[in-house]
Amino acid sequence: MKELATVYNPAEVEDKWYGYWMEHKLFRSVPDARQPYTIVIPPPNVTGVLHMGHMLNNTIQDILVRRARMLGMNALWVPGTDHASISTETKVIAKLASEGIKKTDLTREQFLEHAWKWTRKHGGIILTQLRKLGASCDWDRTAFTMDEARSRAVVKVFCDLYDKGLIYRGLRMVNWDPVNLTAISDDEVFFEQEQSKLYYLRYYLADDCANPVPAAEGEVIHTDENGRRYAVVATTRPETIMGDTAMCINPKDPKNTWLKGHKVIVPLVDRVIPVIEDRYVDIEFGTGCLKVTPAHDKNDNMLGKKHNLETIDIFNDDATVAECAGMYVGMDRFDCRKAIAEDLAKAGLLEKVEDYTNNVGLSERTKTPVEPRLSLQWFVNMKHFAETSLKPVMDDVIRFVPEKYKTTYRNWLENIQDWCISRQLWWGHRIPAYYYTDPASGEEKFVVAESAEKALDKVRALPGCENFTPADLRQDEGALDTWFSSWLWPITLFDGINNPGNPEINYYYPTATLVTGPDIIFFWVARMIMAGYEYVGKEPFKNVYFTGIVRDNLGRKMSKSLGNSPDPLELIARFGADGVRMGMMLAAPAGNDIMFDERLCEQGRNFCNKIWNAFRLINTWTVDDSIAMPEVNRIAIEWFRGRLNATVAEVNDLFDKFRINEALMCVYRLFWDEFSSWYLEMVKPAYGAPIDAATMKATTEFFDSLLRMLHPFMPFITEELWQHLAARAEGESIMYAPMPAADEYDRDLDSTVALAKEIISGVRAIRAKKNIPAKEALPLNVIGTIPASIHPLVKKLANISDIEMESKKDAAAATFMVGTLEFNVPLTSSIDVDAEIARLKKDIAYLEGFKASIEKKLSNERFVNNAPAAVVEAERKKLADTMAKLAANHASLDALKG
RNA sequence: GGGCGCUUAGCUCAGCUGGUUCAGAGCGUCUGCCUUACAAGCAGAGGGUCGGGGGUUCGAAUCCCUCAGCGCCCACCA
Repeated sequence: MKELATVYNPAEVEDKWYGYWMEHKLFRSVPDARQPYTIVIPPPNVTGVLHMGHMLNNTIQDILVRRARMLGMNALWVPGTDHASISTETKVIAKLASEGIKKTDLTREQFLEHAWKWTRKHGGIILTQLRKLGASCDWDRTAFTMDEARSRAVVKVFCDLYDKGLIYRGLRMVNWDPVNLTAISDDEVFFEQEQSKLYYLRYYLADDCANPVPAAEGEVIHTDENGRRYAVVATTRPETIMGDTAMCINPKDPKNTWLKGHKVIVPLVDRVIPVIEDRYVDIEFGTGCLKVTPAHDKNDNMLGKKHNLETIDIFNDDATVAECAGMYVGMDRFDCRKAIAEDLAKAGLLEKVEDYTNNVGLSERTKTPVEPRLSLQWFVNMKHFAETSLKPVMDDVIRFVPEKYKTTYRNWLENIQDWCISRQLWWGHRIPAYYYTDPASGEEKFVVAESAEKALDKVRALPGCENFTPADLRQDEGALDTWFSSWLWPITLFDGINNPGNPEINYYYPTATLVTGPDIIFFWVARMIMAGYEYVGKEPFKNVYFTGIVRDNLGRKMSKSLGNSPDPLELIARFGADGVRMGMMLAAPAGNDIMFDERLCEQGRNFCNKIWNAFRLINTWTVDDSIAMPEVNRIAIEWFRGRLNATVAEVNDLFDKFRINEALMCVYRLFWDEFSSWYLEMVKPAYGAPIDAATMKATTEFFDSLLRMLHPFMPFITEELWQHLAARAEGESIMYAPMPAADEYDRDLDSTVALAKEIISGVRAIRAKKNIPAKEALPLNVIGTIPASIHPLVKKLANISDIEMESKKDAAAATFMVGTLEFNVPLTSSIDVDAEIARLKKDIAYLEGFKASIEKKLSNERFVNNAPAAVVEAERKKLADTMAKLAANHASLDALKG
């Protein structure tokens, strides 16, 4: 066999094997008789780059897929990217801006051309990065949420839901992003605390009289130096006063009863507006007077509807002041705020200004404060979907891991709002609604159809429209929310919308497990469940594994601005893909945030090296057919077979519970501690000496099993070493080697060897304490007996020359205990009698205390009567053992004292 | 404001349908070793009254109450 370097070099093997897997199409899956195991990738943004969150997420998916493959299932992992409507459009706009091009200067077609160019340039970078990680995706199936097949499905679904009455167009308060000039859904808004000001404005009574009624008890009436009365309104947004159409008080507010039935004058604007009453107003806030701007606030809009108020939209799309405001026209809303504040102050209409902390809704993409705004948008009626999608999750038809997200899911569904799906963007699926002017009424009307041709057919069928030409129809300029295509992802990947009931959708759907972050449980997970039941009649996945957020070792979220996010590819270059994968997994219990630390990758790399060197050791052995298997090896092999089986069972159980990090830790310990530190040391021949054939065979098989167990976690190194274990045909791979199954094993042998290990450790501890070199053989006396079968084992690993059982205590020996058994190691050099006596006394004192506590418990009648018999029995045994240990210690003490 | 969750060794976490796998794991730390697979290693050893207080119980890290601190989600008050 060839010489191997003492250090594993991942760079040399990773690309080689990925190429091999690709060349032999080993990730490819087509339907067959086997049970399917499907994972669809949460499609990353097409122009995104790999970050640590992707690393975690995709490592988990790869582990699950590779394991399923080795368990004999037909495993398929479908990759793809998301067009990420708003995010990509923002990037393209920024890129164009850097070239001095404004979006508004371009036609739709020109803009889309730029966007496609951008997509082709950056698109899919992330997918090539995933290959570095070892992702075993079926790349032939790579999909894009805006490719031909997906687009057709999206349009079809839109039309279908419209026909079912589940999509409608309506004038609603939406969150308007004044930078991207589009509506965004509630879920795309995040709130941030902001230091702002609370402005107190004077609203003079419009209908004040010369001799007002004196203030009643509790009333707060403001009067200026001329005796004119006014109300004070506290607002954070004085720039919206041009849109004020009422002032509102709480009918139960004693401070403001005097305002009832009056009209007030909007400061600066001089418009006269009514004072309305509504319980909605918080009496405690500010002065209890609320200015009502139905066009620019959700709650005000609600009040407006209730009280039939006029709605004045004072902002343009870009949040500059509109013509209809009559003043400050063209000014940006925040400049306007400053200007108005100054002008109010000058006019004596600004009572005071206070510092105030409030929450501002920001657009997730542009970080601009959203402008609540009335606008005509398209909505999906969510009540319908909420009904079908709650139960399966509650009943674990779809299993959430961790379970706590079931509650989150339910809360959302029970308070669900209609989903605003239209965006005033160009990059995305264009809304298939076509507008025309109704010849009879002259009103604008629309039809919804899968294509312009079909739309025209529909319109021509209408009275008076028979002679319409394509030019008479105008397609909606808007695009659909990105999630309106993602929610179909598990279906459209198998063409289940365009071609329902086809063999692929029937075979691969429902998929097995979705691996994603809890941050998109509403955006995506919930909606896929809805779409799944609506269009396939079945859940889209059996399990949802929610990963945590990747944080740095200080617990901070990784972000570009903090610069605390390592470059995944650079990590792979330094530690190897296997090392990084392991580093991710070591820290990642489901649902918990993971504290990422480079040292975990280092641990992963070290483990690779350990595996590598274990192989190197086996690789140096030469087989001599003529040697019989030593007794030690026979025990070692039987024992390790047991450990292996026990671990396989444990790992299976942990995977069932999605405790993947713990499964990895099990295999890690099996390999490092049990196999390398114990087993290999047990069977290792003397340097240069040959090994018997049977031991070599067993060891190779063990190593093979270990590689298989490790392969899902560490695909590269396992493939690299696996090729050395046995001759194989071109195209064969550990990827398809069956995962070891859990067999029964000899549990008695397991505990016998456990005893041997403790004895060995005991001797080693004495060596360490007494500074006796490992090379110096020592005798071992047992005060009692141990199974003869483990004598060779103890002799070999503890370097014991001779074991004497039923031995007498030796005062000049170092002693240790395993359970109730005492062992003496006679020493040639004299021991420190005083130190030994002190140690024994300390042990005795501890044991006496322990004994006393058990006796107390056992003398407690209520304990003996109430506790289960087994527990009482265990306590009795504990007492007996403690007494035995005490006796042994006392005997040792006596011997020492001579 | 509503909901969920967390607090166990220096760090990251497991244990939590009460009782010998109850005080655990990995990493780190300390001591001794360059012992012919591996110093990215080997052998050995420290280390926690399970956030505080109270209760239930024969018995509490585990169940209940309470206080303190931390985190997340939802709603959003002008």
